[in-house]
Amino acid sequence: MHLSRSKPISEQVNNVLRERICNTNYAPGERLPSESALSKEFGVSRATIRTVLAKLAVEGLILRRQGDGTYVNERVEEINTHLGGLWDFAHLIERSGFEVSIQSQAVEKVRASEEEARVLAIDIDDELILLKRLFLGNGSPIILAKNLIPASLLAVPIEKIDGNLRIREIMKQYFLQEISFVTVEISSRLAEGNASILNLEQNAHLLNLNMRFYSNKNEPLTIGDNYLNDKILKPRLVQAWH
Amino acid sequence: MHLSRSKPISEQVNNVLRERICNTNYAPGERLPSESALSKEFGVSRATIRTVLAKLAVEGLILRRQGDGTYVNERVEEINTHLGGLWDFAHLIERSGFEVSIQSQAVEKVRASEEEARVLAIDIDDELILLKRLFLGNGSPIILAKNLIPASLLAVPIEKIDGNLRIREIMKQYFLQEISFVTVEISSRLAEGNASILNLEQNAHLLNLNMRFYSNKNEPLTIGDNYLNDKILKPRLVQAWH
DNA sequence: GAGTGGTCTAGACCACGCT
DNA sequence: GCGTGGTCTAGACCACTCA
Repeated sequence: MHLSRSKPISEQVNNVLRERICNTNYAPGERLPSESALSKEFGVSRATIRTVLAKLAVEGLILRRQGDGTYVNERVEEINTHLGGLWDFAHLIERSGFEVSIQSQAVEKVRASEEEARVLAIDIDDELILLKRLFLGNGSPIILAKNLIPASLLAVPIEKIDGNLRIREIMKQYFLQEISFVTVEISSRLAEGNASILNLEQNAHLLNLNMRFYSNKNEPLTIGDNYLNDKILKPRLVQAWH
Repeated sequence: MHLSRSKPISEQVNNVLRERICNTNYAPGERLPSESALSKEFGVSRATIRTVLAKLAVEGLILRRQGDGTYVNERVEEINTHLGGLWDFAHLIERSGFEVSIQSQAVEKVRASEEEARVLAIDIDDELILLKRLFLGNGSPIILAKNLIPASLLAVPIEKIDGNLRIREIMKQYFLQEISFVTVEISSRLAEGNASILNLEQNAHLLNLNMRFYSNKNEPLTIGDNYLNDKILKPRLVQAWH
């Protein structure tokens, strides 16, 4: 292994170990080298190795047993996302075994409703950018994603926006904003107006993920209103303790 | 502050800081003392303080800005759970502003179906303990929780089981098992047979959380099949990056 | 008892924001 | 330039599991 100096060492080690697990270089159920062995291999301190392993552990990729060792979680295959990845729809669909594609349905200006203005800390009737995107798995529509972003944040002409990027990239490239945290409200909803585009009956029920993205200064950046056809894809996520 | 030697220092510091934030000793939006100030106050190393602050940051309680400082997240109030807390229903209901109570509906032995046997890695028709519990908020039923546990794990007479505990406690006390990680499948379902107990129409739709709990040796410990009336309570959770 | 992960320390240097 | 958080090191000791 040779590590570059440009990126944080821990990030590089993280990527290597993650790859080894996904490529079954470390097979499911197999024991990983000990922390001291890994720190020798990469030429880094044990503390650095430990911060990496800690991250992999909370994502459920590995299991750690004091006095015993570190093992690859045999059940990674069953899981299509983890708690940090629920908001990356392309990744979610891909991990569920589909070929993913994105259709940009609309990129246009609209006016803020009272509720939207409140959440985004702007005034009613202020301009918003509406992004309407359809995520497909093997050609079938699975997720309808609507994002609302205050037009005042826009840093490029609206025509330049490429709806095929993930929301973090869109916010960074076209709005020069870095997303720091998200809140997600999960509920069960009737399809209603969103039925036809998802090939569902009007009275079908589906999963609604209502997201709010914020900067690290607590400024609201965008609202996400997302409808997921959970007949086709059910998110299964993982959480580990300690 | 005086720290005892029995528990890990970082855990004690974690509890103190958490309390200060909840009691608004550190008010929403306010800046926390710097890492070095905190490490002096508690008499611990900066590294220890940092591991604690890192945990609070991923839960969204605090925001960290390099070159600036650490701030209490003003939006903690809006959030009723975080990623590590979705499976603690009593906590979820309480955080949503309700007075919580639990009704134990059934503690009995049943036989494993094919699907249940597969997930729990046992044989079809093997004995299972069924725990059926109803979580109420201000007296209204909100969550119907069914847990299935292999009877072979039972360490006490079945009559001794107290359904008012949270599942981690139940597994520890009556089955001598420590839960290490969970997977959760989230979907939208029709109420059907669960309608009446939750005071819903048969054709109402609600949130289903299908959970599987495992030990740190990857042994399946229990299946949780949970129905949540999301007309009354919608989980809103938070996730932060970095 | 040997080896594992878990906790903690005392330092160093860097990247960034503010003023 | 100063103070903040971000990264990393080298080493210590403890708690635990397994043979």
